[in-house]
Amino acid sequence: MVIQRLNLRDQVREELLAWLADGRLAPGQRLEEARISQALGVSRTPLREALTSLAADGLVEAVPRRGFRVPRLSAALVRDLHPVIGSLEGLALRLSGPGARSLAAGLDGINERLALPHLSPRQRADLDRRWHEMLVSRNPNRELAALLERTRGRLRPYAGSWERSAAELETARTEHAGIAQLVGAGQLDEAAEVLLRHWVRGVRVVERWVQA
Amino acid sequence: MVIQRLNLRDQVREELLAWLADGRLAPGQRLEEARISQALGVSRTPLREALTSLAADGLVEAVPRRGFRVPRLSAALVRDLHPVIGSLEGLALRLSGPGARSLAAGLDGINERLALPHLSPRQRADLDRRWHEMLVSRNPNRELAALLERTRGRLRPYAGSWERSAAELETARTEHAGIAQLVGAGQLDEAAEVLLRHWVRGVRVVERWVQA
DNA sequence: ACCTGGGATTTTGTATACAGTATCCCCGAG
DNA sequence: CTCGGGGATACTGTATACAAAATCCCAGGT
Repeated sequence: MVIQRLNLRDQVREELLAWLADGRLAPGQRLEEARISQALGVSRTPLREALTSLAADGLVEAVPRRGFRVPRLSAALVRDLHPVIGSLEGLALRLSGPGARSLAAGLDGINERLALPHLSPRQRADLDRRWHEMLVSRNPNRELAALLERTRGRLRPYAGSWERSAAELETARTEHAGIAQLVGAGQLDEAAEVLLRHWVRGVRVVERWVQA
Repeated sequence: MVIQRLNLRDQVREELLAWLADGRLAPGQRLEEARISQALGVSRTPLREALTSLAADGLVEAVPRRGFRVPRLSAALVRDLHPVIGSLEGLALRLSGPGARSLAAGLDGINERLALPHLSPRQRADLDRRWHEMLVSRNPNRELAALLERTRGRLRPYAGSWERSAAELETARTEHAGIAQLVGAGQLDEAAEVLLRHWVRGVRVVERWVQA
């Protein structure tokens, strides 16, 4: 039997995360507490606590006397977060130990599917997310895993940037393949270094998409 | 004129952070909302929002139907967080650019003072914190800086571990000096690598202290 | 002495009430 | 037609109320 989570605060938080993920809450949007609490069938108290917790994670922002908003898209945020995530994923990879070598096959499998022609940007973003999740799946450091998930979550509003040119897609796939090869060879330090550069290079693509 | 921060939630959060820093809230302690809100002269609503926000940052923990507690000391947390902080500080250093070379003198200055004989553990912990803050002070990445500060804040309850032997203190100072020298020489990649090992080695000292 | 049980008390989680501020809308002046 | 002012309205931030669960305390039994 599953432990029932009694807390409305945490349930509301999960629901809002889903709303952020599927775009029901769009960047720049104002979060009217009365409307949302009615839609969820709870009072404003647990809703505000959930929003406070999301604000601490940077997923929404609190403006004094103006309530909560979904942060607007920001090229500066992408510029700052990409190297952070790259560095954390690199650490996770280096902590994975020799077992990481067996990941290479699965990584290549996902990377193949990224090339399928008929995929939507959202599907591509999802495959990319799964590729990176698999890359760090052998990391035993729980705090690092939690931090990575929370930090990567802040980039979810930028998933639309996977609407990219064939050339850009091919560049990403080539880099993925190179990293997977290093992982398969057990050269985790080198893989981590390439991974960091992969994330830093990705800044440009997302930046261009943010403009449009 | 300073912009007045109207939010009780944020003011309470700051106050609780101070209470955590100076030990008025000790690890394992239960946080009774009525008592604290009375002491602060506010109602439970903004207090609970502040606690919710601290819980999202890992500085307190929320147990369903049992309110909020200060997390107990945990060797596992130190084991996990040290490499994360080491990696993030390493990134911050590598992003600092050539201007980082001028930091070496200041770093050595703080490192000297760590050797003074009559310091309390808290004073030593404070000097160490300032050494690491100076090390990353040229980093232009705001998100990285914020993440570092929040993550390092989770280790504040372990500051007592600076009650350490002369030999352990000397080891830390030697490592500091080595890092400062690499920074002064502009070898930031190498400095970052040594820095990560410095943090990982520090796990042992804190672990021993946590047992006692 | 220690454990057990059950009722009184405290405490949390959630809903609701209320004051003060921001927002909106419309009207009049330029 | 555009801009600015002022009042009505809506919304946030905080306090308070209340139900349900956890904790405490003490009597009774082993």
